[in-house]
Amino acid sequence: MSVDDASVRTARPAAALHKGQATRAAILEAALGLASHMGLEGLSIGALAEVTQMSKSGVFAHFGSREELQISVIREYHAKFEEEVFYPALQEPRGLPRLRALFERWVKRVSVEIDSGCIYISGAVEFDDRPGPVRDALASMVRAWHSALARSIRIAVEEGQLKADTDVHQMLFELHGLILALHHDARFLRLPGALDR
Amino acid sequence: MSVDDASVRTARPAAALHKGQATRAAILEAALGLASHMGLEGLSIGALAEVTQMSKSGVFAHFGSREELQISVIREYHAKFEEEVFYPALQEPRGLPRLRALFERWVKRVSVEIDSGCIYISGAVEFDDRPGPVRDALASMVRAWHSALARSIRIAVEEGQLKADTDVHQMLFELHGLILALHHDARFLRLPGALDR
DNA sequence: CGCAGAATAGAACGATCGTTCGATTCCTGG
DNA sequence: CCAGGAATCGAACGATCGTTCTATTCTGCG
Repeated sequence: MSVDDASVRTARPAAALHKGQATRAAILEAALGLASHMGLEGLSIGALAEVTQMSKSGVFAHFGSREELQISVIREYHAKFEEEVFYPALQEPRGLPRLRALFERWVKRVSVEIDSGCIYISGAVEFDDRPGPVRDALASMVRAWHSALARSIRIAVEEGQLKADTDVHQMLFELHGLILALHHDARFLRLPGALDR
Repeated sequence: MSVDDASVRTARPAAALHKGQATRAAILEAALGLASHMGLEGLSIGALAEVTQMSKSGVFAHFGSREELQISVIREYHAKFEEEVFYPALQEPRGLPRLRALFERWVKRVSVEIDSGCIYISGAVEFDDRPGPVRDALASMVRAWHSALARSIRIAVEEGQLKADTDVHQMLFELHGLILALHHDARFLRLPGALDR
């Protein structure tokens, strides 16, 4: 039953051989696209098998359970998000410039996602009433991102680039609100309003 | 197939008798509670039958299809929302006071909904990629609410209570963002932050 | 009171879901 | 190159889904 799936997840000694890893990555990518459109709850193994041209059980074997699949998708999304939004912004000097870069890349990502969906946002709504490991995984990654943003805001205040009486958490709250409203208007109402702030 | 469901929906001549109407209302209320927790997509006729102590087909007969049930739930939510947020605020003098009342009642509603969920928000995420009558119904009601808010903002500007160069849509956008962020933080992350703005 | 029509129940349908299991194919390290 | 384990398949399971029928119960009007 409870296979030692930790060993599956952790990187193998060196190369990525074993080909199982490769198809697993391919499945995960397809799952990411599927979950972006249908949500994490709408992600079904049957549909995933059809997309990847595999059998249901073939897909299933890579994750051991639907829950584990969902968590893997979240981790994959998180990694992509970090890679496209977080790390590039680290090149900017700390403080306000970096904060601006973070926010702008975030906006850009949501804009690109107009027709692919942000898993952080859809997942937050889907799992706000569904305790469990999936929700925990999602929440911890959203929290990590938020605290990274908060850190950047705090530095900008300390460097004097933002007013000294700035409430860090309030500002984070408002920035997050702008993103959520952008996502809502662009994706649900389909009206162009990407020219904000 | 396509029953004349319009006649079902439109109000009967006078009284609410016929008892079918009564159970229909009871089902709808239970459905509202269920959809608040599980989302409109998670709302199943079987679960609804269990809650209302009826047979699946008994529940089903009142709506003719799951889609019609979902739309009815949306309409019910919209009516309740209008009743609790919109109409009471009309007693305030037009302009800024009314706008404040609208926003405060909106915030209060979302706060109360911490453990019941806002269907406008969850529905927007669930149906942002799912065209069809359900999405249309939801979108039109969200749009109605937004235009009511925009109207109130515009009046406040005309009355000189808000700066003359206020961008009405930008302000609406930001207010909406605050609500969405509040909903996200309170409901998903479960951290208390209802002391905003 | 009785009867028509509304309201509800009950059983069954095909589809899809996640999951299990045994057999089969593929790949790879020795 | 060959044995052995990893990878994949195919079929089947029980559960649940929305929906459709037919039959039964209830209810309000004449």
